[in-house]
Amino acid sequence: MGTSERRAREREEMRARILDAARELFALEGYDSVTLRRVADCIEYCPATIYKYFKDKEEMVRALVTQDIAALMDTFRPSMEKQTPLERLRSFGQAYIDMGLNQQNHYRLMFMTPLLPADDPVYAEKRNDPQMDSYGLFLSVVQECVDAGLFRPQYRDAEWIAQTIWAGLHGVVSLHIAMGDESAIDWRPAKARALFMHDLLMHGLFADAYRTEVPAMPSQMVCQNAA
Amino acid sequence: MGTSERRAREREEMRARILDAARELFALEGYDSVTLRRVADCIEYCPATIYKYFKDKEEMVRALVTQDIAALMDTFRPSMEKQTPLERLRSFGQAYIDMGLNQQNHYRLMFMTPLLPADDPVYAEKRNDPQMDSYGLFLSVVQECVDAGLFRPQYRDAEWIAQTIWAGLHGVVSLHIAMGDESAIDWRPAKARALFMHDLLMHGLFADAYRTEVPAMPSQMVCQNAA
DNA sequence: TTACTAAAGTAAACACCGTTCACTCAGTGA
DNA sequence: TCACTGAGTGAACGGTGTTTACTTTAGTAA
Repeated sequence: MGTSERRAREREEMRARILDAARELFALEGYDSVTLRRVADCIEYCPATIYKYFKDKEEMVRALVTQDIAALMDTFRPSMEKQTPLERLRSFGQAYIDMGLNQQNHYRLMFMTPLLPADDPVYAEKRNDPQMDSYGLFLSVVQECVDAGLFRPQYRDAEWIAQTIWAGLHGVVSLHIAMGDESAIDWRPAKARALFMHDLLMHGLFADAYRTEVPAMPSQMVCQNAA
Repeated sequence: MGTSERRAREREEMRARILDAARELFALEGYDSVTLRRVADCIEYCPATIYKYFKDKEEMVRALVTQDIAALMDTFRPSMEKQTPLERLRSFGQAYIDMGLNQQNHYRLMFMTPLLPADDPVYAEKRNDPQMDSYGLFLSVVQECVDAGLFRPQYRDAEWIAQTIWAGLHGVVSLHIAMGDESAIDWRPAKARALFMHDLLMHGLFADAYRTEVPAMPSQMVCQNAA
């Protein structure tokens, strides 16, 4: 008899319904609108019901973020179809920059908000699976580049390289999201800075054979602070 | 008669008392404990009183952050006493890394939380004053390095260079704060990565005459992902 | 069919939160 | 003396996450 399987499936569907409602609320009205009461309203249940499916709000949001990070895969899929590891690496970086700058609310929730680790059984199994895990996917691209001898011989730790490139791009994107409105700072355009960061890191990491010319610093707004 | 001056002074003292209480609460118990009611309790006033001094909570927190960013000056002062621009630049970066990794709560509030710009008259005048503004101070160090011919000839925009270095270090620090607990990622040590990022950016930005050997990727935990 | 049980779902409360409003009251200037 | 200004307040409002005791529902076993 498959009743217990059906129960588990229905329970999973209800969890999905809750998360979908929360995601839609977040997309439409921003993070502050994602309250348990409003989520409960959307799915036409009372707020307390959500506690039958998630320990607390933190766990619900964490499950949502975990899903969304996994869903980033779709953003990066086109990059994976490039021919060479180098092209995949470059395309990946550009896709990441565009994603971060174009979806700032989502980016902030996914990568700028400390949340306790979730132990969602549905997504735990997808960890370390390059097909589902964006970081794992990026890591595999970096590993391909290591294997292809793209990087300097002393740079062989793919984790280290991946984390460094990620941090560089994340730095530009997240600083722009958090401080881009700070008028006391004469910000240069964020996207151009992100691309410059990307090229500069590539240039520093690449082996001599693959290093191209020194990355350019777009000049149309240079020198206003030069002596 | 100096009564109006005294009134203004007393008003400023009260503002300071509110901010000090908020800062202590934040330092002792974290951001979530900084509620208007608890701040009011600390200074033994009723919550509504705070609204006589700040438009709302956002403005209060923003004033606190502005003060704390200005106070970062003290952290960076020793770096300013180094002899050469190059030494000042390197020391500044290291001080920033230590500050970010050692005071994660403060870092998160200051640089990872988007807040609307404050128009606090007391601190507005201190903007763009290198003596008070940490970013301005860093910018002036970068400008010294530009003037000293430290960077490649095509890199002359001090704002651009400063924002790139800042973003690189911020990327490592903020990613560690937000995602450092993510067990699905096999993180390399944050401080070593931050120093590596620093050296890698320096190496990429410096003119040939000042470029030293290729920055090392600490090896004690390398190769566990190599093929 | 019926009694039992485990889970789903809920109404109501609790303890907070930021914010507003009507109010008191002391100090000030005319 | 008197009107006025601004600091400070108590009480409320509408909101939040969360818990508790309760009802309802659905599946199981006799």
